[in-house]
Amino acid sequence: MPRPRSESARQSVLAAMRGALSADGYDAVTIEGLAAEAGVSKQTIYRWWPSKAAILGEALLEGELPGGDVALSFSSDVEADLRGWLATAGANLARPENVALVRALIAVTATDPALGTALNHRFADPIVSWIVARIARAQEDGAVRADADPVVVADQFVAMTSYAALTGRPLTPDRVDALVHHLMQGIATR
Amino acid sequence: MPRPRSESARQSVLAAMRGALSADGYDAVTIEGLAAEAGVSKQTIYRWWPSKAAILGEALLEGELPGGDVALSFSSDVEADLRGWLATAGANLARPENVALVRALIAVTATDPALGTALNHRFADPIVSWIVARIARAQEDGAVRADADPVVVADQFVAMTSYAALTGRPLTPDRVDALVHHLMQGIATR
Amino acid sequence: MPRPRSESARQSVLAAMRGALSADGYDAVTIEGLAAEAGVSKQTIYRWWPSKAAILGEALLEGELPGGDVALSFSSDVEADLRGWLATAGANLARPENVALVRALIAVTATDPALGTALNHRFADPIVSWIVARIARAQEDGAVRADADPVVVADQFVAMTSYAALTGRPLTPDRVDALVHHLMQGIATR
Amino acid sequence: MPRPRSESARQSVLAAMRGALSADGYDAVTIEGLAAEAGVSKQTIYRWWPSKAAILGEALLEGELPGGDVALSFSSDVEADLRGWLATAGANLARPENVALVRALIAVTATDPALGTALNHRFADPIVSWIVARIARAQEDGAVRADADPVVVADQFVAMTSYAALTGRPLTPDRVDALVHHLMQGIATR
DNA sequence: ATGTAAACGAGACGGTACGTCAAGTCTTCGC
DNA sequence: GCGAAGACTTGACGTACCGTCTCGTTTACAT
Repeated sequence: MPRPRSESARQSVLAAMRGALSADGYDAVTIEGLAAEAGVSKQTIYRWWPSKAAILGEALLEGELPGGDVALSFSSDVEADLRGWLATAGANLARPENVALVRALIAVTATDPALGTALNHRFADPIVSWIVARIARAQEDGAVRADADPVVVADQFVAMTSYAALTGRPLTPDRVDALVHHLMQGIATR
Repeated sequence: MPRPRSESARQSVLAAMRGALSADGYDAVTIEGLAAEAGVSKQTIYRWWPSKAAILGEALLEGELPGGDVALSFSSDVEADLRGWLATAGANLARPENVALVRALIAVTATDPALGTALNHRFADPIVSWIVARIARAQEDGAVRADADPVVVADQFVAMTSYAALTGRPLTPDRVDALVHHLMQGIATR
Repeated sequence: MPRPRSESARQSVLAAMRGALSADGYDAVTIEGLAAEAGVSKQTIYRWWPSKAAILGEALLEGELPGGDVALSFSSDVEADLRGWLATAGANLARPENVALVRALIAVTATDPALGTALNHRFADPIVSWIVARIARAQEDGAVRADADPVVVADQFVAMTSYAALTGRPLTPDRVDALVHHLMQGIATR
Repeated sequence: MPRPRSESARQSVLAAMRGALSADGYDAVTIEGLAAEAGVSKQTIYRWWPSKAAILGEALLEGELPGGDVALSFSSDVEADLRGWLATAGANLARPENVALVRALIAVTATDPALGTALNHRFADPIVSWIVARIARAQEDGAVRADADPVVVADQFVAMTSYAALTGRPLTPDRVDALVHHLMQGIATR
């Protein structure tokens, strides 16, 4: 019968976290700053989240993850499709808001492995699914060898994306072409 | 005529950093703790290093980087050599002291991109060199296609290694086999 | 037909205050603790009392005040009667439950003069009345000079009692004897 | 060999305490407020004082205690001298700054008996000494009976003063006259 | 051998943020 | 409409480190 949790307070905090993240970076985010920015008291934050990382986690899960919005349709050319995906992901990751998000994600992972792993799954799983599905289709079409393991290939894509984000080295069209070409060559029929 | 910088103080601090790193993780390291542990005054630390990250940097540069000691000789089988390298690197990264080091490296990178990038180069460059050299030799031997770009392949190896370290997913022999096989298939002659 | 104020809630709160007082001291008493201890909600307390001091006040007014239960009968010897009263009061004040009560009383007085003064009157008035009556009787008997002001003497008794309670210095039989003897000498006939 | 404690910081804190005391009362004094008012960091306060009460103690010990400045010279009339002292003490205690000080003193005593007792001694001892000395002189002069105990009388003065301060009832000339007259009558020769 | 100037330990200082506690107010629901 | 439960804002608590600033003391080198 008590008063129910305030949804608006919750949203304000998550929004403040997203804002602070791109403004200052994860390390510089402060619970007190969040509270002030969100117009919420510190106590309300501590009542619902055990740590800064937990807020980040919820903010990421709630929001749109960069790369997660892979709604690209399948064309008849696997390599072109994957090239398209990697180029899009690379462009997304280069956008400032997302740079901050991914850096934060990496920072928590290096700091709180358990939460980090969970978030990384949330980030990587849809990507892997899409790539695996695309390659499976290519196997049906006969463009990719039947004995290739789609998951191994998908992992490479995710690893490349993550490493590019970490080091900040941009995925230029040239690199995208070379990478995808190399990875596909390993599984193409003939 | 002034008194010269104390090398022993410097070494104590770097050792304290390495110790604290594996004991508590980078985030939990404090300058005061370092000073106490090293038996050195805070001021001495601030006199010589501008930040915690800088100490980490020097500690990493001074110490043995895991994976950097790849002095494997070339056999006649490229794929076996690369499999050997990746297996060794994976085993190294799984050792506790090194987990802490790599996590710290990732944490600084996500926090201080400039320093992080420099350190990442120190970490990645020898690996890339070795892999590029091995593949170049394989091209001479005719085992790898002449038009393949060794750097692209080397990048994949580094990215995979880094991503495995970040997520903590171990590089099991099975995965190593599958990965190397796939990556080599893309460049093997016919 | 509103629900009437719950007398049992009221009693629980006052009892909790008395309990907490002797257990932890006035300063350490908290409204939340009181509410929890009394099995009552905070709001219920705030609905009926404006402050912690007010609850203390009601608890004191409701309960037995130490020293207030002076129902000693008059003997033929004024000095012996007063000695008896002061000894009893001193003994009462030394009992642990009462130490807490008196300390609390003094603390509110120093903090909330208005309430404190009211409570002090509740505490002092019966004492003053009794002493004044006893001395008046002695004046009728001719044991005390007619021109002495009984109120001035009564004030001394109360002041001594209060000061002893404040400083915690016990009223030993020796001190009681000396004090009463001195005070009576000032008003005894010749 | 470190930097020595800053005397100016110490003084600022004590001054801030004295100021806040008369402005708001002891209970309302806040360590943070003190720090802000004194232009000192909270940590500096916590480094040197374990509690608010300890600061009050030092502030009281350092400053002039009301009533402690009894430098009245002895005339040939004991009663007049004591009347003079009590009147002066009463007037002092009625001054606003001192009301706050004494209330604070009483509040700590009721809260932290050990410290309170120590402070009360600092407050009462010089008074007792002076009164005892004056009465001893009167005994030499033959104005006070040789078998009277000066300490018992001095205690009465202190108790009266303290009780008057606690209850806030002013020591008017009338009351002073009556009290001193009564107390002296008990020990005057004849 | 003696001056001297920087390095060093120690740690005080003004700060910022932490995570906790209680105060007093507000909101919901059951009786 | 009273009362429980408890979410909310507010503001102080005491702690941990930050980076800066004196302090004396030590020590290598240049006279």
